[in-house]
Amino acid sequence: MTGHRLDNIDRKIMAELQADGRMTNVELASRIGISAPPCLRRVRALEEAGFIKNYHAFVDAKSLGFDVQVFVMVGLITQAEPELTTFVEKCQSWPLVRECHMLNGEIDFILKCVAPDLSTFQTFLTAELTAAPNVASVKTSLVIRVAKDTPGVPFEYVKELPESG
Amino acid sequence: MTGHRLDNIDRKIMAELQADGRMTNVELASRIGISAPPCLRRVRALEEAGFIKNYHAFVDAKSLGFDVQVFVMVGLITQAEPELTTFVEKCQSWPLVRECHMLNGEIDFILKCVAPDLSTFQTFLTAELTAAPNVASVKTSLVIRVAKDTPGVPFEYVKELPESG
DNA sequence: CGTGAAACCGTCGCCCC
DNA sequence: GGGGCGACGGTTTCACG
Repeated sequence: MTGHRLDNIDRKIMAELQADGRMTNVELASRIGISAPPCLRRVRALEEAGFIKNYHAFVDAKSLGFDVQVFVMVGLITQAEPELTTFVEKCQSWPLVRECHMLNGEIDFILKCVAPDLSTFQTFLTAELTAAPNVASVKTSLVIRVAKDTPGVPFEYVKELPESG
Repeated sequence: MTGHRLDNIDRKIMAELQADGRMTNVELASRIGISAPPCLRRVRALEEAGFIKNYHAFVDAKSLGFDVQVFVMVGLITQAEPELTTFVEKCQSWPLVRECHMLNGEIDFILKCVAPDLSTFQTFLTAELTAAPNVASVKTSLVIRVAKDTPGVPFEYVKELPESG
């Protein structure tokens, strides 16, 4: 997927589209400082190559009736690859689990779950997650307040390439 | 922000735009089953009302040179509101901190951090986070593998409204 | 909410560097 | 190789029924 190398223009495009994914191509091009056609060609190439994976609208969970957000720390009995894969596939099949990250240290996985209410989450927790094979320990932490939620990467840390001229 | 009530069409719009935020308005309208103008009016209204907060391109962190992703569990000395606010504002000022959630239970905050390399993260950890006022305990967990990363809410759990006719 | 019309945009071919 | 210019078709976005 990564045969290409990115130049500064590519990175600026991705920074802009991360900040506003619905920007029109002409506005994107004018912000970058090139004309529309090459800008669109680059965007398409970035999508094809997998550098841009998708575009998502960010919706307000509360307004849609999703009042419950929970982080779940999971420990497994064995961390051998087949068992890991089984657990990961389980997570992918649960719509309520939005993120699943494998970690180092004492806990093996952290899950971010979103549910419409506590009872839906508790049903999931007791009937699905804790009941899944190979799950040793489960610790949950309710989200009281979302203080910051900025998807993506910090483009502030991207170094400019030296001018090629 | 929520004076409006959402109907099924609004929810379908948000579900579609969460799945593909760059869909054209005509395609969106045809998927919903209405014509383009009222569809666009609804999208604009949802944006204005804050139900749709933003649109983001999902970029591949690895390709951009962000190899390090870390979950950080933070305990504070005091959880009084002024100290909480101070800590939250600190998090908002750190670009490396992408998410900051206040939790119940023994840990007070969980942060999701994204950094270009380990040394950048360690500098942040020692010079910024641990050095911040009111921070009592810091535990970090490196992300080994991202097994699932689905932003947004599970629209599978949204109940259809009864037909009004 | 739907129809029509006008302005804008995405997209392609070609030329240029 | 990549960027710019022009033109066509589709889309966005009005005003109106």
